Amino acid sequence: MLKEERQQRILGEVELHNRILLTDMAEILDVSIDTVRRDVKELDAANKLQKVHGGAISMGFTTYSARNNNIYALEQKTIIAEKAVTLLKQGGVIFIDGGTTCMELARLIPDDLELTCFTLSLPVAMQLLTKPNVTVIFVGGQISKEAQISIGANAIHHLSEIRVDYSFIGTGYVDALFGLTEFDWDIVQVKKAVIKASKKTVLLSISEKLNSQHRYKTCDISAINTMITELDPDNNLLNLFRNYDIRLL
Amino acid sequence: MLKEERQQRILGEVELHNRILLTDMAEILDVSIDTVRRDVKELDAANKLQKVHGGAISMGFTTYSARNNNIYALEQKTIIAEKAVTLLKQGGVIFIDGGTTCMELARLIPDDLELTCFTLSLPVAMQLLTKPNVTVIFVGGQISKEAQISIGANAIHHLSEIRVDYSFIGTGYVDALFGLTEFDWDIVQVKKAVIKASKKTVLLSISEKLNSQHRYKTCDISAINTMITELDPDNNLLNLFRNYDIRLL
DNA sequence: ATATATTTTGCTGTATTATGCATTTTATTT
DNA sequence: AAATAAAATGCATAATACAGCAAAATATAT
Repeated sequence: MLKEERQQRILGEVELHNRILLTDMAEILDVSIDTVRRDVKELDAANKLQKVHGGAISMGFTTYSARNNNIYALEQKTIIAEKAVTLLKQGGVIFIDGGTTCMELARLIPDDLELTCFTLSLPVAMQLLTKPNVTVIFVGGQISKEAQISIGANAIHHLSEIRVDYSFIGTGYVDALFGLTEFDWDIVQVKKAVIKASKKTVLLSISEKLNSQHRYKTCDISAINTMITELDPDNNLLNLFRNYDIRLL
Repeated sequence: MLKEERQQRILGEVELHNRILLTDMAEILDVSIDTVRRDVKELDAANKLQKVHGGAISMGFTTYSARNNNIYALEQKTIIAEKAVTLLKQGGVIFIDGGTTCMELARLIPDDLELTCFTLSLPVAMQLLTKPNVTVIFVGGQISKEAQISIGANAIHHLSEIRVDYSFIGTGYVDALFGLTEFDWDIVQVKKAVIKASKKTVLLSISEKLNSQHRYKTCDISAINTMITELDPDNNLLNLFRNYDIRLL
């Protein structure tokens, strides 16, 4: 048996039972306790579990499962998501877009908040399933391999049949003058449909994307009700956006 | 034997069993262990697999590890999935159900196979996204927290609008006399809709589920065209099913 | 076709890694 | 404090990795 394989099984047991004893694992895996000890030590060093006297305990559920730890600018995106969470209301009906920033928002939804969430994004939907009081409704359609979201006529048609209080969307590029733009035409089409299906639209974007543009246009800045960046709302970088009827957060 | 061919076989073994030992591969391929080692080294450099001491593990193994360890009767399910893969035809339009057995099927779809796959299952959809030549279409709806699949009127309605060549479904319980049954009423409703949307229905079930039943009925055995278990088709345990016009695999 | 590079492969000896055992040190319990 | 359990340490053994080399296979040039 390969070392990695063994360590995976140890991890699996830990995830399953929340705790293990080294002696048990040694017997299950049919290796010496020293080997198990060394494995657990490595896994602990890799933050996959927590080593304790005589065994190991799970780190908790969310740590390793769906969340990649190589998200670009995660710090900023977490700040944005935290601000976005404050807009959520008990019993609300919202839409959450795909992308890593929206993923953070989905992750940070409090356990006690009751919501109905629509989404086009497979990862976001998976994340939302961990929230006990969130009803998840996936807007079906053909799935884009890169973006992992529903695209195409079908998805757009389904969106035309719903109307949510708030939609939280990301964008590839945003500019005060040119509005929201994308690299991908299909994505633009569904984003348009999302905005149309929302009473209010909230844009989540890291400041790095400000004043950038691309080929296809999703909407004007004026179509956005609230824009959230990781910056302080008074920051000068946001000045260009103050000409519009848009709330900065 | 060509180097390329050999590397493909190594990769195939890794995909299938999640791990290989260099010594095993050397024997299987009838080359020296050094050659295998060098091949694996190249494949590792190309990010096709992960080389470890004594062998190699598949890329998905570590990252998406929730799958591997906690799946009950994985070996049997892999056998079933391998049989199911043989039914797939280039350019086919199929439906893949949720559940761990169907997940295995999704995982084992060859990279070069062109398919259009419908599914209700979020994990299956995620898995299918890794297949370069598979078009994934997700049938939207409210997502069941436990089963992680679309349920409800919406999903059923969408299913009524499609017709696939083959559907591959799992079931909670199966009995020659009572047919396919489930614990959950909502699940039964979508399963019915799936069967109605398929020209041919293939049931994937480990033999352990044979001759078991529960509260709600999905369909009679006669509604199934092919049943795949991990057993040999001639196995006596399948005798009761021979009274029906059903292909055993 | 022949001769010449280039690549691939297997073999050798040496370095590295993994594992289990014995012993000492440290932590936990009574 | 004594008894016990677990962890750390050092070491021996076996398996594996690696570098270098030569033979074989393949490709390329003349």
